[in-house]
Amino acid sequence: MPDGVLPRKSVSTKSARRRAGRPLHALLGHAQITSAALKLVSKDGYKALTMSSLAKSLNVAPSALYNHVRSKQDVLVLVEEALMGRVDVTAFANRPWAEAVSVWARSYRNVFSAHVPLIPVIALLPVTNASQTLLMYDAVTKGFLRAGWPQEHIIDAIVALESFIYGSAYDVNAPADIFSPGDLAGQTPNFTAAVAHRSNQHGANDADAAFELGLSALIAGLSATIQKPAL
Amino acid sequence: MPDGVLPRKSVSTKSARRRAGRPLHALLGHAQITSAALKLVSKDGYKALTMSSLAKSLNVAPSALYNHVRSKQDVLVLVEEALMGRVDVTAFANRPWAEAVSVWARSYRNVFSAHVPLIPVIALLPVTNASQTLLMYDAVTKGFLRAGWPQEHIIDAIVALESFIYGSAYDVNAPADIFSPGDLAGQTPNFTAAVAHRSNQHGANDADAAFELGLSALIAGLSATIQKPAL
DNA sequence: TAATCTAAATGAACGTCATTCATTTAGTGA
DNA sequence: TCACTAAATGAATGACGTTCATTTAGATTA
Repeated sequence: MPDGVLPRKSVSTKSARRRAGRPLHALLGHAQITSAALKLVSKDGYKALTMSSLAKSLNVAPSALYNHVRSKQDVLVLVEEALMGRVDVTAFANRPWAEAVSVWARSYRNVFSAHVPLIPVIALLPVTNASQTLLMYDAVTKGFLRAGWPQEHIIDAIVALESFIYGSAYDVNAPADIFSPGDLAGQTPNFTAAVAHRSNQHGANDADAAFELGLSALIAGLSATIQKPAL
Repeated sequence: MPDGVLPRKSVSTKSARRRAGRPLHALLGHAQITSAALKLVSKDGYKALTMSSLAKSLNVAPSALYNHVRSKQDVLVLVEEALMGRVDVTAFANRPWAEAVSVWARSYRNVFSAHVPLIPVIALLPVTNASQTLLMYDAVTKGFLRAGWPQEHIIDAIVALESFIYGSAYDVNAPADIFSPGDLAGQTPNFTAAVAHRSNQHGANDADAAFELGLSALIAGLSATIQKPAL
């Protein structure tokens, strides 16, 4: 062993340079990537979720990720699936329909209000082979069937509820002064007055009030629109 | 005039090189930028709307745009404003409340279903000094007031409706097979059956059916939730 | 056992994009 | 007349997603 002062393989505490080539045990997998992505997003938001930062947090070169996902979109899909598993569908098993929908919708909005950049992904991507997503939809459908809903309208009702939930998730992130009219207040007196009235009630941008109002309206309306004629 | 064969200032049909420096008359303005951006988006979608392509379509260097907008986000706001002016609020002037809301909501969804990348912009940006947007909100608010709605609930109702509209705009762009369960059909029998039932009814992904169902439910529910107690 | 194939890593490179900056020219106000 | 501002060019920058050649390790096959 000639002139060996610098150890080639160090077991040092800090990020020992890994040499090229397949490592002895795999460093990456869907689970690791998903978990690291979620941690990044939780700490610094979606702006911080880049392939580089993701790789760095996994102590790996960016290109290594592409052995496990085809694109960044794939990473987002992994995260989406993980989050879908957190949506509470338990109420559909044993609670009355209206209450179950309430619990589910609130949970759904709560989960994704911190993940609005995923909404385009969820809304536009086929659910094919997305197990958590499919399990959620199946539980919801089962709850609708249990409540006596006609099968041919269930998907439309779920889609309508989901549309409202997605929109409401955006709303949670709106700034408090989103409806402040500025210099044009004088030209929009009706709106300006209504905004002022609302500000007096709750703080300023109470997304929750609008969500609860819309949710109960949707539930009541759906119930009346579909179930009544079936009686 | 020595050896002048190549004209310095050509009036040729094709893109005569403009030399540096302020031109005799301004080439750009908010109106030109907005119109060019809308044309680009209409032809090739939002993926094609880059600062470079926008500049090229205006026959200008990309950096010239920054004399008129601070960022690409500013361009999106200009486009949003232009589109808000296309939303039909006329029904609030002379039609019954429920019908007016229907007309407005359909128009709103129709306008933005071809512009879903703007939804995060609309949903998260203050309306301050956005005249078209404010005029729309004012007309809607006026319609609610005319129908006897209590002022303190109007904004919440509008926000709830908008949330549904935004979500529904995404839905329009979902692929036809978005609910195809793939290999996991066996594990989600309730959902799979409901999806199959729906496919038999309308074509496949009929976003319109879900929208109409949700819209009438929301309108009925809002009307009952708010107006009834006031009687 | 040797040869071959595939999996999983590195690191260099690329192309696209939004944005900034120095520079140039034209109008405007003191 | 002089300074200032407006509006253009063109070069440069820094992210970011992605690809590719290369390296190494394990798995399969002859």
